[in-house]
Amino acid sequence: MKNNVISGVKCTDCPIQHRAVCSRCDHAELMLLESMKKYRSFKAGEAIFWRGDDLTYVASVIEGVATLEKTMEDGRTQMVGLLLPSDFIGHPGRTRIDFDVTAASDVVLCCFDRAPFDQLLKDVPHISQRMIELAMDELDAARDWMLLLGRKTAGEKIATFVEMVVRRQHFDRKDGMRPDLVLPLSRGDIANYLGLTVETVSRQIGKLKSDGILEFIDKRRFRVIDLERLQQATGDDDDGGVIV
Amino acid sequence: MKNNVISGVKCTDCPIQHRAVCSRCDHAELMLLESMKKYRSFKAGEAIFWRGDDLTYVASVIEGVATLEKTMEDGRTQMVGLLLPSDFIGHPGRTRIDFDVTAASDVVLCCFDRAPFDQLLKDVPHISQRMIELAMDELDAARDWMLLLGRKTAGEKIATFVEMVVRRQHFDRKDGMRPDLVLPLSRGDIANYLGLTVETVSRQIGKLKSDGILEFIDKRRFRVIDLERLQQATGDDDDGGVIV
DNA sequence: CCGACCGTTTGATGTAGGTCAAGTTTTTGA
DNA sequence: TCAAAAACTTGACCTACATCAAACGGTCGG
Repeated sequence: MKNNVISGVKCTDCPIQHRAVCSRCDHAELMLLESMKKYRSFKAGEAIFWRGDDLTYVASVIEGVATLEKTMEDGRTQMVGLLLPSDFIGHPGRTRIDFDVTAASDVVLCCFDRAPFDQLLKDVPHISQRMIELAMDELDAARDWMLLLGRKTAGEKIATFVEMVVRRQHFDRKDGMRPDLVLPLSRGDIANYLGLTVETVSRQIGKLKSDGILEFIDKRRFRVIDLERLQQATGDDDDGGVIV
Repeated sequence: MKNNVISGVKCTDCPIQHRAVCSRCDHAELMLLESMKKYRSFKAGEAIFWRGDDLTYVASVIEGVATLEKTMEDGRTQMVGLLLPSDFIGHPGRTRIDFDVTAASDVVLCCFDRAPFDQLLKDVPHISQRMIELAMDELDAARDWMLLLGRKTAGEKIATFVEMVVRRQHFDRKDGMRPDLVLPLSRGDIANYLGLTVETVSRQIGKLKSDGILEFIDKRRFRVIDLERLQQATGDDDDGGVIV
């Protein structure tokens, strides 16, 4: 999310993926990736990888939302990662994963077979560099998430989640209008993200609504009425954070 | 913690640090590190880095325990990292940190000034490789920790923590005797690790004692009476996990 | 050797959020 | 187009853990 340098290069077909893999690639390397890529689609709810699977390919999310989840023997589950478009699956040196990867909505991935991709990483150091940056961003995110899970109240958790969604979707139209924002997850998935139950999520979203902080078009689509109060409700230090 | 390949090389002075930085370094590179290192000591409770600090040096923990903590404006804090001997502070490409690093006990660090260390990483690819492995291990640990914070009960949290301590300290004496194990953190720090309060930690440790799972020599030193039941109490899938 | 202090334990009580149980709305699919 | 299923909301109740309060060692400085 940081260092979001977008080069002036025009990507031929799937710009997002290349931005994710490498924010400063020149045309030659783009072509190299182009020739390797292969799309895969998953329907909502479908498994992308199971815990323990070999990662036969790495992938960039093009469309939709995928989740990383851990499950206890008795069925309790906790989301431990959320993949939105431009996010990447597959880490340096990791060929197995210890969590399930699931499509939370219909998902399109841009995939690269492991072996040639690993070779590419060896040959093109700055792509490898970019992969490490992505992994470090994930570690930072995981730590914020731990604070949320360990110490925040239900209200703060919801506010933090919504604020994160707003931040990731924040963009201004040319005409100055703000488009409606959309929650990328179902109530159940949000609960799973925040370590809560569906009922609590529902109630707390209701509270944001009745407090006049959010306004809902339908269950998924909403608008922010009072951004300042939303941010206050997160409980975070408001040192801003760069908008991406 | 994984890939714990210890080379046959005899380290001259501080073996642990070299194992942490590089598990397969040969003598020449060892000497290179030797010439760069510089010890720093911290007393229990002392700050090692503050949130927002520039990392002027990276470091390997030689003795003692350090913690990474996040704090909310109102003072609530959550531990987001625990550094035991052989753990490393400083990540590829990260020169600032977004959490406080504190000495939980008296700590000795083996430090390397940032600039020359970064140069070393450029020159010696497999040390850089090792750094990435360490970071990936941390990410894996963070995800297990998230499951713990989000979904485990107080009892499961404590059991998981104790089991982790047992695993990290597990080693057999030549005479076959098991040495006493020692909790590396105070009750307060354990609470902070697990997203609980001191009182709850105290009560749950008391429960492990009265259930005949643990036996205490004093508040810190203990022995495991029933490892199997301890592991069951963690709620984790018992697919073992390699002992380090 | 003693008193202040800190870390810990223990008990009594309060409450945020979980659980259980209906409803209601939205989506699906035939 | 309509019925069945899934997703979401709402309410009543319950419990695990937090909070508040007090007491109990250890340890450290004088």
